[in-house]
Amino acid sequence: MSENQRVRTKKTVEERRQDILEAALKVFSENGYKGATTAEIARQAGVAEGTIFRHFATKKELLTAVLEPKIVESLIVLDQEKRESSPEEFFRCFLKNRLELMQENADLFRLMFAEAQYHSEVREAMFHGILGPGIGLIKPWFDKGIAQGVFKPLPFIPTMRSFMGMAMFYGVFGFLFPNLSPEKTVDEAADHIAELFLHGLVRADS
Amino acid sequence: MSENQRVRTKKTVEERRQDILEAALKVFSENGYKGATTAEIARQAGVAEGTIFRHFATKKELLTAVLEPKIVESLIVLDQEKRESSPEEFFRCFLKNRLELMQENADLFRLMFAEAQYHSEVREAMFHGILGPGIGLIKPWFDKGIAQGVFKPLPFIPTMRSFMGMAMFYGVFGFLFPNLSPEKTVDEAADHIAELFLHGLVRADS
DNA sequence: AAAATAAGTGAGTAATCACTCATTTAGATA
DNA sequence: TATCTAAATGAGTGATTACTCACTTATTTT
Repeated sequence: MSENQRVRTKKTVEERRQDILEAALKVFSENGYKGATTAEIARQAGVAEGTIFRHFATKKELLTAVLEPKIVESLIVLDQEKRESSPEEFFRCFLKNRLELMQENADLFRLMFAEAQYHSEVREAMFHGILGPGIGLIKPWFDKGIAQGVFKPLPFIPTMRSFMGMAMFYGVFGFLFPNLSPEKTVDEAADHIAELFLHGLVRADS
Repeated sequence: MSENQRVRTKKTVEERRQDILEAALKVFSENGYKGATTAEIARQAGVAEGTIFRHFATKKELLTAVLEPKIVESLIVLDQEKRESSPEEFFRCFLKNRLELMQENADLFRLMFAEAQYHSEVREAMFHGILGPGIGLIKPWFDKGIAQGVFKPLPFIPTMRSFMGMAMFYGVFGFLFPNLSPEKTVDEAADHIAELFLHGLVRADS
């Protein structure tokens, strides 16, 4: 009778919220938004199912709540690198920083890209939280490199799209085909991607 | 009483199968695998729900059936380009061909990448149907370029991963943020990606 | 200590969904 | 035309699920 007693630990509202968000990210990223059940999230968070709906009105609100904080957080780190002056050096720092962030939050990024296809809220969060600010940060660097004659005068958006593709796919590929992913460290990957993106596959002297 | 009469057109078994597969791809790619309902697929295919299960035992079998034919088809086109000799020229042809295929089957590729996260069957289909053969085709070209001294001796898998990232993301990005996608033609995009991948962003003479 | 407030609970609910099967229909065959 | 067969149908079913709400438990206030 007293078998299935939940031990009710005392936690602040904020701590409970975090427990739920943490569990939600795990369950969402393992099963997708539709494949995840609120019952399973509650189980993993160590709360009753009803508790979830005391903190988040709907399942969808829980999804956006999972994505938003990390999206915002992802911007803060950037400003520190602004001081670097050489366009090439700036890029290497920036790339390494981005890859680390994506490595640490691989679950979240995979979830974000999968669900962006189906939920306009997610697309808008990506646009306003990542793409927009990211462009604002990197466009001046790009223009400066062209003005200095260091970069080719390539169109900005397509170039950034290629860059994002390389960076994003690093994380996705590693998850989908771990046995095909030889690199041990993020640094190795960053060096390799930077070399390709800046100087290409073809040898300079050929 | 005779209001909701379905007009039963005479079709071969294969035609019905194709109708269902076509509708399934549409509904799956709009809502994701879990978000799609067999009722909606039946509606869009113009058949009764039960008919679906006469052609496919389960919903999941329908998913794999949607993905497989296109995966196989995607390989056939490749062999034709083998004749090209210059490594650079081969790459441009190959890339253009891949981008066209992805443009034509954008729904399918987006679905495939989203669902690969959650279904090992999809991952395996991707691996055996796309990645494996793709590697078998392009590895000799890559090695030859290095042997000729045209390419840098970069590691193969990470280089291909970057290439795939650029190519895949072209389609995904265009879907997620159409207003940010300036290119009108696949050719333009192919030229741009080829330039970046082969020669990089930095000017050769700088 | 009693009362009031806040947070948590989990059985219950209505809706949804993949899948079944007894029946109907269309076309081939005799 | 009558009979047979395979394909198609769609109402029905059991399982699942997001969400509710009457109630319990813990904390704060009086």
